Amino acid sequence: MKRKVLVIDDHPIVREGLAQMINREPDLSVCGDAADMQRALQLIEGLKPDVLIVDISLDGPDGLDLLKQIRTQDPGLPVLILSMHDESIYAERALRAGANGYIMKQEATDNVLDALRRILNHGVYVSPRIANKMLQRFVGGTSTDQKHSSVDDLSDRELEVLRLMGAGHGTRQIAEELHLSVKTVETYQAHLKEKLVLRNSRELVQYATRWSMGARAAQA
Amino acid sequence: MKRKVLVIDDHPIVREGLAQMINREPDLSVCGDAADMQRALQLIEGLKPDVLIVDISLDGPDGLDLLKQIRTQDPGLPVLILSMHDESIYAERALRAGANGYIMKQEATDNVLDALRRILNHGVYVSPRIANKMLQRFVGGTSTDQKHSSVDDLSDRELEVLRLMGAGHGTRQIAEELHLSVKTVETYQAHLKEKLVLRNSRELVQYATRWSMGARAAQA
DNA sequence: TCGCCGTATCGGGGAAATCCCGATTCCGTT
DNA sequence: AACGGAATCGGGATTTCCCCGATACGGCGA
Repeated sequence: MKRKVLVIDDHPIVREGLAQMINREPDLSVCGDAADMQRALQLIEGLKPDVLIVDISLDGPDGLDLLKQIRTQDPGLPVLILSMHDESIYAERALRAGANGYIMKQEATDNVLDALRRILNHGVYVSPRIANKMLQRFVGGTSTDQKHSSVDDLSDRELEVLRLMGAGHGTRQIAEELHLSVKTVETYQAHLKEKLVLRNSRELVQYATRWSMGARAAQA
Repeated sequence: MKRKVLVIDDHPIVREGLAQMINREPDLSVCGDAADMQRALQLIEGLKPDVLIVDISLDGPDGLDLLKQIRTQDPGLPVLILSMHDESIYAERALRAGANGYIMKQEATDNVLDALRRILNHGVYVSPRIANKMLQRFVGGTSTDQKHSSVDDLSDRELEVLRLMGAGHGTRQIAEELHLSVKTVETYQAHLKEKLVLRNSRELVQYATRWSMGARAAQA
């Protein structure tokens, strides 16, 4: 008995590719595909798939929106998020929003099948690199607190610096605005990078920018 | 006699999908695929394909670079550019750089085959929507060029640097990826700040982040 | 109570990036 | 032929980044 896979992606080429690949497998088969959220929700109702593959970069409403909607009306349905971005921010958000797996389009096709089977067996799939990052975050912390956002761990000063960075201010400027030494601001930036598991300051600016763009809501 | 197609895309899933689709056709067959520019150039030499499909959003140097390199050493080889997004900016640039066709991943798979055959017959393929846009620019001519985005004024290299900055890459990293001097990348960043009227590099990273988040419209 | 840990604040020093000054070459337009 | 823009790079001063610290304070558990 083949498990039914529903493919949701706004790129017909990718849909076709996934379909071909999945249908070649003995234990899987594509039961349908959709290019947008509305059609996706219809097909979930009608086709009762065993697992979903959702492109996070859907046109219009974000793939995460779809994910959340699915979670409210179909909490048990396993969902694999497919993304073209490397950025682990998305991975985190996806998993927090209830995804069972997160994979990038850069990864090998076999990994997709692997991920599918794993989450069909009630497991979780995350790309090794991203898994590493996320694990680093939880060493020492109890894994039981679910709704714990990384920004919650920031101290007041750190959050303030993050906010000013999100506003596009430079280090010297922030130091003046907060009446602090440049060195102090640097320390906070270092703490931010550590706590948010970012590699360089540019990624930190990115994070700050996204966060300041109404990401406060998206983090909940 | 099947025409040989070489697929260049850094997403294995997309490569697989295109291959399946093309090999199903009686008059076409995929003779190889590549995920990066170097391998692509090797395969062009070795396999002598009749036509290329190139993803414009390759890691590191983008598809336009590859296109330009191909054009210098193999001026007659037909190239179809494949893009993730609607960005008509890229379409124009691609055609100016010598592409024979430009198609989006949002388009139907049949259109890809249509485009392939058309450029194999020394024709040109552009998506209807983009063709419209480009034509309007000609007929409208002097009057309709009021809503040109500031990004339109950027040169190819500048846009490329902006893209990589939006991906969170540092200056040195970008220089290596594009095989350029750090100084050159700095020059482009300076040009970007000037053209986009930004004060410091942090604002530039912000801009790049927003822009890369599909916020091509959101240039507030 | 006493040590521990996190927070807030700063410094040194070297590596990297930024920021203004250039420069050359090439290529298309006028 | 002249001009300008694009692409490529350099020098040198300034700033930021980043990894090593440090000190002081305050809470919290042993």
